Amino acid sequence: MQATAFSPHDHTRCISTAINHAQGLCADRGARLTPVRQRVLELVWHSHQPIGAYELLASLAKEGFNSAPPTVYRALEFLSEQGLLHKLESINAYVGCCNPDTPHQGHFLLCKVCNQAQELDSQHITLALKLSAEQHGFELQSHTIEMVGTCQGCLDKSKVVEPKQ
Amino acid sequence: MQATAFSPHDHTRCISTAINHAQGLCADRGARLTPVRQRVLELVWHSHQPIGAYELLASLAKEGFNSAPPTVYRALEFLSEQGLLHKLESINAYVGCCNPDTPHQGHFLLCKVCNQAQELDSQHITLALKLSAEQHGFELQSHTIEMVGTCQGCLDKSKVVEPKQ
DNA sequence: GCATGTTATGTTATATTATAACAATCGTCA
DNA sequence: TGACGATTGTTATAATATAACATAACATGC
Repeated sequence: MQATAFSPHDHTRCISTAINHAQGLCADRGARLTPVRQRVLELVWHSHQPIGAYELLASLAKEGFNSAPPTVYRALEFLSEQGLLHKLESINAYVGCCNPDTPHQGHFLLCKVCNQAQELDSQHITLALKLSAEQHGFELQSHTIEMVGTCQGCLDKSKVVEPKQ
Repeated sequence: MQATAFSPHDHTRCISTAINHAQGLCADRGARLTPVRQRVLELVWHSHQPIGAYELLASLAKEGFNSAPPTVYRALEFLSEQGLLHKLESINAYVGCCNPDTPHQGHFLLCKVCNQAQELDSQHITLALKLSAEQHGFELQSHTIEMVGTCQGCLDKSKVVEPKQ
């Protein structure tokens, strides 16, 4: 998995790739990526900052979509089932999945400075979780792994500024 | 850290140990473990099942404590600051901390059958998180690690029952 | 085509979780 | 004792999420 969220990149490509990917994947699966579902996915991909359900709802409302909570929660549920996005439990917000082909739950880095999230798929973490579960005879079914801190870009910026103070 | 939640044990000892521990620790720190704070901690320790804020509130109300939401959220905030409990973000519920002496965020096993939580402090997981963060130049400050599945006790029970079917 | 079942959406209401804001009280210690 | 900070009381509301039922769109066999 590429780590792009915290580095400069052409984000329009992130969006178009994600949407194309989603369209192909839903077509293959016979899942219906309806207008509201696709629009929610686009809005989630608007940036690498996880977005809340009610913020999505406000955007949908501005664009003339139906704007009662179930609309957005249903879309989020569908997209989540299709592996097209993830929920970040510690902040109740949603972020696009970079790698929706295979079902998985990611590991996330959340920068509290720029509020962006980067999904990882660390084999080290996966293995460590597996080992811990096994040690306790625990049958692991799902997990939530969210790491909060400061990303390299924001660290670099703060280092540049400090000497001036 | 002992793993007791998923094994038969004398839970009254868990409670009394936790409360004694909390009292000593708060005394040492000059923090005030007031009646409502201690009662909330006792209620959280009532079992190894994480408990929600409003469930705590209902119990407090029955016992004649003030029962507006800020009461319980303030107590939870205090207890959390003192490291006496943890919040499980994926289920919005709170569970007592077995090891409140040193500030930490635990790693949790949540059994979806018996709804109990066991805190771990796995060095494997800690190291894997650290490595992943470092690889991305990310300065890690906090984390949420929650593993959901079925505990050994519940697995054993289901195995005993299956042959009868 | 069209009846029929299934999936998706609309709509209203409400549940659940959490915090803001300000007043009153309690503890402590100079 | 009085003044300050910490704690609690109180009211209101914010933020997040779901229940329940009605309607509409779609797919499929006939």
